[in-house]
Amino acid sequence: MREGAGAMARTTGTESKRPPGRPVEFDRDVALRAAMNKFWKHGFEAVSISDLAEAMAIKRSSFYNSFGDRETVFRATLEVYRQGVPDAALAEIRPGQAVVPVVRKVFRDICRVRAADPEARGCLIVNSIGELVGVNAELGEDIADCVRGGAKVYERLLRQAAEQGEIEPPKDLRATARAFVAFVSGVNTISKVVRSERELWKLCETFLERYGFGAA
Amino acid sequence: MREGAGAMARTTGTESKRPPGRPVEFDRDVALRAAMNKFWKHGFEAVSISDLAEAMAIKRSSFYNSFGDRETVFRATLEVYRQGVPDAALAEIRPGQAVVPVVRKVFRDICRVRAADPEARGCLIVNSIGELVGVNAELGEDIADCVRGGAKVYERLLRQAAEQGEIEPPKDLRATARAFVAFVSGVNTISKVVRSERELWKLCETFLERYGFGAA
DNA sequence: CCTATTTTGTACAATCATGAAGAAAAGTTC
DNA sequence: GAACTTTTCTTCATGATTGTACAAAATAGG
Repeated sequence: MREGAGAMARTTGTESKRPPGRPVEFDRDVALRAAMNKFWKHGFEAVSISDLAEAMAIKRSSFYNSFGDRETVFRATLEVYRQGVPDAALAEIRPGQAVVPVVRKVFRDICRVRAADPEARGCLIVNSIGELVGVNAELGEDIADCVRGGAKVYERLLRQAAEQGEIEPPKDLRATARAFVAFVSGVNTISKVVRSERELWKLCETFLERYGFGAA
Repeated sequence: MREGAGAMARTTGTESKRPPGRPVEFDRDVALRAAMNKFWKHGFEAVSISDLAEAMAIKRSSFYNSFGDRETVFRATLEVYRQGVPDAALAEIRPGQAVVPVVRKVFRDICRVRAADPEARGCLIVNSIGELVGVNAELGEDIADCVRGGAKVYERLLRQAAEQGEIEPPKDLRATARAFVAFVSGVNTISKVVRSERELWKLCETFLERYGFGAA
């Protein structure tokens, strides 16, 4: 089994020579991505450890050795997922930068990405709220943190947009931010039923306009 | 095992004497409700047939005999669930009747019911969209039909409200209706994280106001 | 009372998931 | 090359789930 570039990433500081012992043969990122796709399609509970190992193209023994349990992998896949999600752009908006165009673009990206998925898997995080929050204590809290984090981001952006004169200042900032989170969750959910990007976008536009995020 | 009022319900016409053979010992409605609660809490895939039979307080043999498989029970529990859902009131609105107050009440009921659930199970249908649509062909279509039906109801109500002068006529009726569906889905999802009825209601009010459904 | 019919209870075989244990393999360091 | 460390491969025992099969129980009709 030849293996070119092993996973060289270590959180510990500098260079980090290869550690002693037999080197890991699989690419951690590739494996995690495969696991993510499994969870994304079928949900956490529906994927057994055997399923996971098979999807990741490793033996169960390697799975136990490298990850330990399903929840650990799931948590890791969540990290991978979050980095690729369309909403991620929102957290990058800096003070002074226009908010409305970016939010509109994020909404459009969501519609595009969700409609483009031939398997109609929706959003892993939103799906996981439904499945895990309130059921699985640890994972549920992880997911809930994502939601609360999203609300914080929207709250900050709404404040910034209002200060910059892009929108009328909302009466209740926190509630409005949560309404955005709820709506985006809903769009991701509905995207499993409404499969057309244009139809999805039309529905988003009604929302954006009503909240002062209409087209310039 | 004494058993008082057996399930006398038969879709076949008139009286229907008791059929030949040993009578069923369990109450179908009670059993279905128990199954519904299992599915509601854990999701479809996470509930095994053994789990189901135990929750329904019947033997597996009775389960197979009376229902056949998990999907059949799930479909039946969906029916039970839909009859108790807060949104059901929307379909009862008649022409001439004021729309806005009923919609507002439904939203308030959703917030109340979802916050009052100590297990934070959210909405069975919304949870099932995430889990089943696009994965389980048959059940997924059933759930998708619920969503499409909901959109139809909102579309009709928006038209009626506009005609009755309660709201400004929306530019795109269908898209607006779908935005309502998306938002309500989102509220049900978010209700698993935001556990306060008042906070939920505040978030709904921003939405209702923006769409012309504000308080009189 | 006897037969027909249906539900219920129990038992069984097959499959699968799980976690652990140990041998073999592939490296590093000295 | 010997010792050490870690991963990979294989095997095993255990338990859960499933679907089926069949006897026992409960009721209706004659």
